Amino acid sequence: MSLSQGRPTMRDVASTAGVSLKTVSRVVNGEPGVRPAVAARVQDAIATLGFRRNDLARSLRHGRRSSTIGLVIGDLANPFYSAIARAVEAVAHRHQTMLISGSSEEDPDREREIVNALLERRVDGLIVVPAGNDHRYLNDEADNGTPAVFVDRPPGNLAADVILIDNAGGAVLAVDHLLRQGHVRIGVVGDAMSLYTTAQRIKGYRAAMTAAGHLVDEGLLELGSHNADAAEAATRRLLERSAPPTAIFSTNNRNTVGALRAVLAEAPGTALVGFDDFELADLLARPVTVVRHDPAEMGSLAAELLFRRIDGDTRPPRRKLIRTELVQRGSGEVRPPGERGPRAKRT
Amino acid sequence: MSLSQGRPTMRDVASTAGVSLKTVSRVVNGEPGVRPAVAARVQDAIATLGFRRNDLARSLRHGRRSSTIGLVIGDLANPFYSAIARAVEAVAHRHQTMLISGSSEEDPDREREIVNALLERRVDGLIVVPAGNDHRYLNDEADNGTPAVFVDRPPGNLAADVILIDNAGGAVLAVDHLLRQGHVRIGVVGDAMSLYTTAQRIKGYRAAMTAAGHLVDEGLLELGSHNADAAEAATRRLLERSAPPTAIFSTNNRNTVGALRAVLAEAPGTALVGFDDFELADLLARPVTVVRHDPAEMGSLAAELLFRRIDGDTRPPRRKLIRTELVQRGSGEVRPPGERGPRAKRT
DNA sequence: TTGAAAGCGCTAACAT
DNA sequence: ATGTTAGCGCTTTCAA
Repeated sequence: MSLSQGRPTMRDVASTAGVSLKTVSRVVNGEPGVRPAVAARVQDAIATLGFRRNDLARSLRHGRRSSTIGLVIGDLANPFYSAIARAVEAVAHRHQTMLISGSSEEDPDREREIVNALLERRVDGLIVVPAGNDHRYLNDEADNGTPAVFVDRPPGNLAADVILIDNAGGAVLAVDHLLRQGHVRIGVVGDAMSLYTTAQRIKGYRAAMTAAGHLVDEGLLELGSHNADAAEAATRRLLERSAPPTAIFSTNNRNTVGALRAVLAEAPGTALVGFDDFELADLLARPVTVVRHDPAEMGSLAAELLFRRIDGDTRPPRRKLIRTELVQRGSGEVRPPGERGPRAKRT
Repeated sequence: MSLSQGRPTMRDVASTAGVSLKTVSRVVNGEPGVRPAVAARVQDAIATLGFRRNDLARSLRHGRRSSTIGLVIGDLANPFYSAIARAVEAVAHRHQTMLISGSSEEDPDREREIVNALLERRVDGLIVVPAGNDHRYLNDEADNGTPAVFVDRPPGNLAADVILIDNAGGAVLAVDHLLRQGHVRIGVVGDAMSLYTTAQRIKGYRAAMTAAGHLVDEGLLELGSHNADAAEAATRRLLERSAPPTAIFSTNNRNTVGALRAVLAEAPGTALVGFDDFELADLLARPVTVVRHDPAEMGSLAAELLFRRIDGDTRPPRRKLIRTELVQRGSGEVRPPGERGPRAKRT
């Protein structure tokens, strides 16, 4: 009874147990029609050989379904993304599916490279936080049965499911709050306008200012900061103006951290409201008022939607909005210099 | 020329281009020996059909190497773990390998379930932050060519590579620092002793106390807190004692956050040093002195070691230690009440 | 209840 | 330079 080298296969188990290949397959997959005595012999052989079914071969033969899904995000170590990843993974686990993930580092080429690798590995579906803005290449895939759901930013040139934050609405929440404290010169610190989320949040800022009857001073917009250090420098530039802003709206968590450092160092009286909540925001030297939303909810919704597509749902693409709320912690509840008494009424 | 249904295969490309299967394979894999004209025809067919090589079939035939590795960690959303995951992913990417990850939620059964799924998917190797304490079942796997590297905690009953933090040494750093400020009643807030890292850090605490000539007051050890809320309650219990500690050593990041909340609320004069650094620790109301180490370094080292094993390195298992350092931010540089002047000298 | 044969999509080994 | 054949480890189909 010569067994093959290396890792044992069903054939090895079969010859060890003295049964046919198919009987082993039946036992391994819990199919009925095997006498208990025979099944026991097979189980013994499996145990002694240390056999483990090869899932690659299984899904090759069995066709559709590798029981894996792919996730493409910016950076697995960023809390915003890792919250999404964790939520996706939890849903996948419930569907007996494993998660393969890759960090695009916000690079469109890298994104496509990862998507390709995932598709070659025949994932059952994709969840993508897009870095690029052209996803036509995924059209064929949808036809071939590999659905994709987009998160945080919409796909380019492709009709697909997408989960978005209510970016403009959240920004209005923040700016309205500052306006109600009596602020008018409200500076903005944020990432590049080329990012969908930045653009939407700036849109909300403009809408709120305009609705309150204020002209937007373009000099108060300091955009393009990808990290906290750049945001800190940008905020300092704002605070060094001859007529500095009395309040600052930072458009994401990195920018909020940078803005906070600059404000604490340069002009502690400046009000600050940030988009995105983050851990320990309440324990900071200046507890930070933020526009909160739930990244985990985005991940869960995206994954649930994806599995519905995998299970054959062919209804038109859906767009879901994650709602936002204002969390007051102190940094946003600061009046402009010279104002006293109760909150100013808007006219 | 009837093409098969669904996703196009090499066979489909071959018949579309009017060449043989093998020629397509040559073009797809960039093998030499195909005339440019023919290659171009094949490329055209690939483009029009939207063909994508099936990596499952490829690695099935080609034997060894699925170009995936598996990662089992406690919780993908915990910054400590996500830093590891990111570092592992970066190294994997350099080796043209994708990362499949699963969260064990610190549950040994779940850990084993995930490891099984990964092994059935024929990952080339495993990186495990173990929740369980018996890994004999991985012995067969090592024989079958699937190496495993353990991170943060050693494997149970298995000789394998492992990357550990210098837990005891880091704890000594923290406690010595507090002793030098003149503290003697140093309380400890931490997770369960059943966790390897907690046990090692407590060992360091005891060693430092003993070396300084102090008896350890067992009543000052409040262990078993898995999260910040439990740690906060535990710290309050310490601070409510008739002779409360004048300093606290918290044995991980969750416990540090809880301890900080309790200290700020109950006894702001209490010194605090925590194990594990965390983001914004310097911007807190009370900037926290910590024992810092580099989780990303653990991930990188583990991944590099794993790929060496995958590439056939059969030297004896290695154990690597990640070094720690003390970062002074203020919370640990507080004298006990009643002491004045320069730092007390130890005798 | 059990088994033999065919084949999933690809690559290795050998023709031509 | 190109094609044919066999077979990776499994499941499906059909037969005994």
